Amino acid sequence: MMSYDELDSRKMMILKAVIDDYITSKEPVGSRTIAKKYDMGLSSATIRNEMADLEEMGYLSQPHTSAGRIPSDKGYRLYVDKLMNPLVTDLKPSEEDIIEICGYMQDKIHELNQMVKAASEIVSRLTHYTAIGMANNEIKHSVKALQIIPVDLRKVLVVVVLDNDTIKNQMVKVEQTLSTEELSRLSVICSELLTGSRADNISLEMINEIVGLSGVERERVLPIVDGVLDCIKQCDSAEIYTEGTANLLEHPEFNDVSKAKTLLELFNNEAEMAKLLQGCDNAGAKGIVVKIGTENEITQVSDCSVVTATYSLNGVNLGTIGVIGPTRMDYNKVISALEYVRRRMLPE
Amino acid sequence: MMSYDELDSRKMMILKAVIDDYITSKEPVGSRTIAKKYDMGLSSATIRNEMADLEEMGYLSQPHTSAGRIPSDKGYRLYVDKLMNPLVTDLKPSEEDIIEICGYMQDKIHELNQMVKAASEIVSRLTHYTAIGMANNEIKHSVKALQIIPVDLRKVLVVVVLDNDTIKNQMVKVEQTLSTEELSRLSVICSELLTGSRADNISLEMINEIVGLSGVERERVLPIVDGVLDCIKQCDSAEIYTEGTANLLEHPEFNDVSKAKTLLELFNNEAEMAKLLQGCDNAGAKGIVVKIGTENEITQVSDCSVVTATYSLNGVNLGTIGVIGPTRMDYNKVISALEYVRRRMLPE
DNA sequence: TGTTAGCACTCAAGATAAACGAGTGCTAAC
DNA sequence: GTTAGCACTCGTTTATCTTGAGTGCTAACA
Repeated sequence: MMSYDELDSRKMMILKAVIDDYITSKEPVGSRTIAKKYDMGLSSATIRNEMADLEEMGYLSQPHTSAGRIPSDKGYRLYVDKLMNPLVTDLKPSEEDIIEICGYMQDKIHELNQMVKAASEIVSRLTHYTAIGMANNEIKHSVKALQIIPVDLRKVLVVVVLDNDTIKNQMVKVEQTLSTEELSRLSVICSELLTGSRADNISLEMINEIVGLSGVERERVLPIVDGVLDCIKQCDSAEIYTEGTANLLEHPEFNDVSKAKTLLELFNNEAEMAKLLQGCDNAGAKGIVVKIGTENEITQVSDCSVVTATYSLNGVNLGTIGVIGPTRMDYNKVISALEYVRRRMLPE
Repeated sequence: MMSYDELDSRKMMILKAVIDDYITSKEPVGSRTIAKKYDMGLSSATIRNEMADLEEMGYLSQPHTSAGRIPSDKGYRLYVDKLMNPLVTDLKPSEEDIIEICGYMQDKIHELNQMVKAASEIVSRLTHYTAIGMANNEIKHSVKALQIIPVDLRKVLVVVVLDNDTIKNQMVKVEQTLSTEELSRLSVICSELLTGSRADNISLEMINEIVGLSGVERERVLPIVDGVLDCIKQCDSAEIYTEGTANLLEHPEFNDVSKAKTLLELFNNEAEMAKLLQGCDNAGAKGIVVKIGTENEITQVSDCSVVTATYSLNGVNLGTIGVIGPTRMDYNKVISALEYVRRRMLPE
């Protein structure tokens, strides 16, 4: 953790004013603006000197000689860590939003993925940025329920529920059909032997045991057992929900079409998106991590900030929701929204 | 069906040349260009006269006085119906595409939704436009398999497979737990009574019968039975896959950010997207429908064309895949791609 | 009568230049 | 240490000019 002792309180105050102003005005901010708008009993010249200092120290930068200052990543970092206004905890979503949210909140949503998707959508609405949701898959979850269902002569369906309430299913094509009795026996056997196991935890012996207990010829059960294992393994590839992609285009920093395109493509790349969220596991005090600009490992977002919140219940990590926007984002609003969702979605 | 007798073959030839050229060059095309590039033994002046006629008849228009001509919706219509080159049936996807496609085509994909999603992605890659896929939900499908699975003390999972191989599942919260035996009996009863039914086809009597046969107190089974019905009903709300949204920004007609935003928002609106695909049910000879510009009912796409293909197997409508792009799209390429996917995905 | 060469005309797009103004750094006075 | 004042910078805006692709029209031609 770096210290900011090099800055006296006046410099801090000025830096905060500059960033606050830039976040709302979207324009480089000059000394005179600060002097006028924020009554700190200083002339523009004084502020000018301070701003020159701040630039030299790397907290601000100038797009060109005769322009105002804009914050650097370092500046934002200090802002987020120390300067930002206290969170607005009474964030008031619009009427329409409330209706929408209530719709989702009906207790129909027991399934984690659904909940994550709904939460992401809410966050994106509240913030007007793009939100990404991912149910936790870092901790390997174990099987809570498992069933094999006959569908038709050539197909069976494997359904697995994990202990974090995600559901996976997989259709398996079978060459040689099994009788209903054989199948239901197999289902019970699999369920008994595999419940509690994790994907990385299933040994060859277990498989052999299942095949043996099933009382069916090896070549007839094996495809199905394979399907079951596939289905369990599949659970490691989390689904990712990206909501509010259109919001990107609201912000002037993405008026450049090629920039917007790069990001849109990133949004459609699940693997990269997962990386983006996973870089943020060592969550801070509140489980919220802010990555500013080049602090992100993915180069496409080096002029974006990513704010992620990790949600857990009873010590179990449920998932992560992230917000992605320009470095000039309203950090306060974003963090408030993520906190709002935490309060709203998770029982105390 | 309107007739185009008003056009002699020379006008047709010129119209075709103009549209062909415009589709590739993206620029309004002038008489001189046509005279030079397409050797039709006519001077630019003659072509100029013909183009003036074509404009008067509404097949072409001019962005401004001293510019070349661009096709109108009416022009595109005639082009698609009569003038367009025969399909390129030997469409050769790139090496990378082939690998990708083979990956999808592994016989893992038995589930319809997955297949539709994969097909949409392929189409979007082949065409560089945005593709939309939707498994058919217009014909109500009937239940092919159904099972109720205990998950934990307070939750059961309902899984339904329809006769078009879509899978739906729904988690149901129960207040008063049922024993495993009760649950499996209920599962069998539901399965026996509901298999073959459609969502709009389930009567109150059937529900009462299920409750009666279950041998469990009404208030304990009813939530679960409700969950089952919900799950079946849910099948009517088809999932829609939109692939290649980023491709939008490749085309100069969407350089205008606000236009792009409008479309991106549309893409995230499942209800509207479904409407877009459903307007195209009275499929033509090959099951492919082209809607040009204002022919679409949705105003946001009045400067786009939508090409949809309906796929069926053994007379059963499986689903629809659509491509959306500027009216100046490469209709030939798009239709070829949709046909390609038909050949590739559907066994003969 | 249909085709073509020629020419004046139009108009978007690009280039050039001037005026503007927001903002700076520096200096000197307070 | 603070501030008023001033010269300077440089992106933005506005106006003006030039260019060139393309047209419509007319008159001559086959």
